[in-house]
Amino acid sequence: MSDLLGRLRERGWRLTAQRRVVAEVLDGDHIHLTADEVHARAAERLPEISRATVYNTLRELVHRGEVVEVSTDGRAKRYDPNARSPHHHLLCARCGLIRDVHPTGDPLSDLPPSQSFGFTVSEVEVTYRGFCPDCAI
Amino acid sequence: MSDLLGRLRERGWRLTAQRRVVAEVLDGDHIHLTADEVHARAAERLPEISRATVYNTLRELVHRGEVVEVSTDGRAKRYDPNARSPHHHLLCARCGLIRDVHPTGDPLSDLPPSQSFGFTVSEVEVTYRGFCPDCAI
DNA sequence: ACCCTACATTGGACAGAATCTAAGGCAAGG
DNA sequence: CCTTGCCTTAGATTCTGTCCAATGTAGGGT
Repeated sequence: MSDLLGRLRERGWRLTAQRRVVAEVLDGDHIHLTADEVHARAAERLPEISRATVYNTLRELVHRGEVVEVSTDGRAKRYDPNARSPHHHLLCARCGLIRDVHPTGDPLSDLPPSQSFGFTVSEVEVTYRGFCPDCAI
Repeated sequence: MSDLLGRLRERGWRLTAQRRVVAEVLDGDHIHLTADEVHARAAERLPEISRATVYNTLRELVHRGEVVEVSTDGRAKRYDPNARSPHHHLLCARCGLIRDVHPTGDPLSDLPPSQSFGFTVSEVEVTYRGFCPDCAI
């Protein structure tokens, strides 16, 4: 996610102040923010930015593979700027904290053809649920 | 999920006509229904049942571990009555269909201690995304 | 440097999912 | 069969996310 803006411009992405701010918010902390959290942080720098724009921009970034959408608990989707290196998630069931992990092995190989029921599988998402050190007590 | 009602009564669950119908709907087909689909099917037998009651009952069942909540991308959550045998899910990205799969291998073993960051991991959720035979075209 | 035009943004309305509320209903134990 | 406290109801409300027509603007062409 380092030179996101440069990569996007090369691919003919129209660079606007709003998009720049959204990209910078995502690039800032490597936290997994919800769309409204992204909007709130973007609005600190660009107060007139609208929610629709943030949603549109996030959808664009997901579509271009620069950001991964993570839906944890059926509540708001969260956006993971660390899309370059494939990874999975460690989720705290109490406080909602998400951490990236890089497990060994390939989960796709754990799905034998006899179990794919004619699906054309393109991605696998693995979520480890438990308690983070602070919540385990 | 066979003697669900008996198990619940033993644990002091107040048995009402509405709850009985919801449990029976879930027990019927082993499909993964959304809350509103459960409500629609329950209403066929008990027309005056309210949406809130279905939601409440499903939440109760999830909380008691009798049903698993599957949250797909921002769509409605689906409820999986097959909570007794551990399994994973095949999800169609277009129509939302969910199928149970029983992959080989243990995903938990793919998470080395060096990657668990102090979390006490209790469960793993694996979702294979792709297109079902009807949507692949 | 300026103008065009296609594309982006806005903000409010809208839609779907789920939860909350207050009033009334009823299961289960005594 | 009475009481108590949990359950149910209908509708309002919250929360996410999308859509729309009107307006603004980035960046290429001249």
